[in-house]
Amino acid sequence: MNINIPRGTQDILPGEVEKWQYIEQKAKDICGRFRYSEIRTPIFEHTDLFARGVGDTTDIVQKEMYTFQDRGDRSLTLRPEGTAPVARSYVENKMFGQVSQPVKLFYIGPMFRYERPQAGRYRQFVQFGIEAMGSNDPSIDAEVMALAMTMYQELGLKSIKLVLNTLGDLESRKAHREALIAHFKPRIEEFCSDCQNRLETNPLRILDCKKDRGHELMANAPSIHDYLNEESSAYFSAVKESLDLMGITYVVDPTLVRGLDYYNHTAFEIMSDAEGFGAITTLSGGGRYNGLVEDLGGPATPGIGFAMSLERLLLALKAEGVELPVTNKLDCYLVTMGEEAKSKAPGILFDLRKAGISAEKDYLDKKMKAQFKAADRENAKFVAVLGDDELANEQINIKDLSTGEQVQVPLDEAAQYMKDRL
RNA sequence: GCGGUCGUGGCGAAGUGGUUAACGCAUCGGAUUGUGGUUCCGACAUUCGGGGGUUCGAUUCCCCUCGAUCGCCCCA
Repeated sequence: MNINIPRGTQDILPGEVEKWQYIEQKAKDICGRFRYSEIRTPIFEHTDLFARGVGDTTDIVQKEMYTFQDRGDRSLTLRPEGTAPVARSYVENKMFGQVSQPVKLFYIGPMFRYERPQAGRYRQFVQFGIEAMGSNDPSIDAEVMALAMTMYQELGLKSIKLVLNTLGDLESRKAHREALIAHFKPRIEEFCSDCQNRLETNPLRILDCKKDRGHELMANAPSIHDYLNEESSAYFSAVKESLDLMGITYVVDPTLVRGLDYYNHTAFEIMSDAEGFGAITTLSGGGRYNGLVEDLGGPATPGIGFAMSLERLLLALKAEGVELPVTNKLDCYLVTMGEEAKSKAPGILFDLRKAGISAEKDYLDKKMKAQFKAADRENAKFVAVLGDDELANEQINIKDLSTGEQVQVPLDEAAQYMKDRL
């Protein structure tokens, strides 16, 4: 019997969870400003959705999916990414018929991939992502990247860079693909076994191979930029222009390839430069997927989006030493002395809480001194002391822990006294 | 799927083939019996991830296993 936490998953405990809440709130705030609305799709989908949407030849589908049969003998899969489900929902809910296009959506939630965990990689991880569907305007590509960069910048990250590329449209990709195959095929035996497989499945990825990076054929390999048709080229230029207008800096990397089949035209990643960051430097990735909605049975609909890992975001914040402004303030710790005061504590505490004050007391029958220590440890602004003397006069002592000042106020005015001074 | 490193109290962390397993933090109690953050004193691992082996004797050596962690592949 194994009842331990499964490999590659984590508990997020108090002390850490506040950071998550802060980040999630920031994401929602930014999405509000950029006019993206939240969508919540199921954690699992039919396996076919990912096989078709993400692509049969991708690593995700070939070896990383959490797939299971349910009692009705359906093959289901815990979602490995968010775009295919959103596209599915777009089709199923006929969002293509909505008055306001493009449809701009965001999501935050857990994704699942069966991989060996390492720094910045988990089997269950949380992605925040957006999708804009129904527009083929280059400015929305730029908007998506701008939103992602805004997220990092407003959280305080400095060492990040936007890496941009275009994969071209179908025609350009096809021409480039043929050129790549022609380029590598004669000497493919000199490459690693992965690359030999990639030659037929996805020759683009050979360019990305770290093992064969030094091979002489790499240096003069055909670049997508030489095979872009006029339309693709113009589109890429327009995207860059939009970014320039927004003052967003980027570097173009012709070898940047996305791992999923559905991408075309714009592809980008945001990476961390921070010292002490792990081997994985990609914070987020995204791109345009003009064929996806149609592949899933909807009308031809252009789309673009990105997703970021919150785990990697947290890692980057840590690597850069950024402290998020998270607080968990305790307004008042109620200290009691004696049995009678102790017996009155629940009512007084509840009254404080109803009055809008965060209040806590001892539940372990601690001595007064230990109660004060607890108040200190929890960083209480005030300590309210209730003993026999106060009880006799319907009073309570309010002590400000930072100044040491203490005043006695009528019991029924205690809440207001503290509220006025918080 | 493959490779490196590691696994000692709530946490961090020494340690050695030999019988009392350092120390620090945290916690609890006391000095200070109605007032905290400092200081001082005291308490806190029949046990060194689990199983097996070598040995008179293993936390220390060997094997297996589980787990963590980092890296490869690939990605978020």
